[in-house]
Amino acid sequence: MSGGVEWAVHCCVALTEVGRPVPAATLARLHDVSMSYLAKQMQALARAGLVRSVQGKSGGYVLTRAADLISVLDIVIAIEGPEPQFVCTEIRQRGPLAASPEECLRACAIHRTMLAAEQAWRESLRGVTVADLAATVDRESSPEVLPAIRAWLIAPSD
Amino acid sequence: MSGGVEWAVHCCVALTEVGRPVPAATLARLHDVSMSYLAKQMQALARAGLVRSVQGKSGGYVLTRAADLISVLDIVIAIEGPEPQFVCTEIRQRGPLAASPEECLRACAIHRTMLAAEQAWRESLRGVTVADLAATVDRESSPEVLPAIRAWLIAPSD
DNA sequence: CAAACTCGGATGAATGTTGTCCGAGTTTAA
DNA sequence: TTAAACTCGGACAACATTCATCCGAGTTTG
Repeated sequence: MSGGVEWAVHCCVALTEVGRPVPAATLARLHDVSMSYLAKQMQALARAGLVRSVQGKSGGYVLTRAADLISVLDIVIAIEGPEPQFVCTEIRQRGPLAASPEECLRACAIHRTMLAAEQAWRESLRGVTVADLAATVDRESSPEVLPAIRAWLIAPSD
Repeated sequence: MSGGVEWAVHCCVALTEVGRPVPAATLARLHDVSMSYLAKQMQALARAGLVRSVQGKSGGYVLTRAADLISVLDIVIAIEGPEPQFVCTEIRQRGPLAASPEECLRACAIHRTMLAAEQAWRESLRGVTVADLAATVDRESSPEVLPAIRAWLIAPSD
């Protein structure tokens, strides 16, 4: 899986704390990662409609909807793409004992097994929202952590 | 996900039908795929202990245990490796507001979310065995399909 | 004992991911 | 009005992983 997913999720959680546009450069410095490459991930989020990009002097990225309406699955799909990880090449239709196309109308047993597993994975990710993540972080760390992040994003001092 | 997983699972289902060693070249011709590359996948299955390689004139690959004791997850792990798809780089410990190492003893909320989803995926694959796949194929296709494969693997005519 | 057939690891091309850059557009302030 | 500064956006290389191939080591068989 693309490593940019981790960055994107962290950025969405951070954006939860502030209602103002935050530049990609600021998010990059917060996490100490490559600014140019994180911009690429944010563009993907914008294309997927999860964040809205604002140009100009005080521009940046803002969430387009409430954090409890954005699931982790939404972010993963935005970065990785909607196509499934397992692709069936229908090798049962090849070779000397190839199955007839009529018998291949339904997906084969192997394909269905992979699809079911991927569906379980997807459902698990769909059940967790960005709001859930922010709440968990707030619960498990010092109460002043999130406000500190919020203040830093508005006025970065580094 | 590596495309070789599909080939490996198909090969395991095919090996279910015959108790004799089957050369990689025969399996490759059955599915009309690259002989050299399928050999690589079979080597991975052998390293994982799912199949046993027999050398010499009438050698090949045989399953090491009953088909109902080999799960699809076993095959996926043998090909793809045991490491999880999502890797956490702990970016919460980097940047100007880095979390202290003491507070990072437990995995972060994002990491745990990804781990849980991957666990669901793994459990789904663990619940399906090669014997299940063979039974399903036998049920959903003509009854003479599997015997035909068995006969062809013993004496390939192509 | 030799010949033929098997697997096994080492070697190269193709594809996708990671990382970087500069131009188009917008807001702001003068 | 105008110009400057700051933002995003897509186009451009470097790296890693996957895909594909080849030939040598070892074993069985006649």
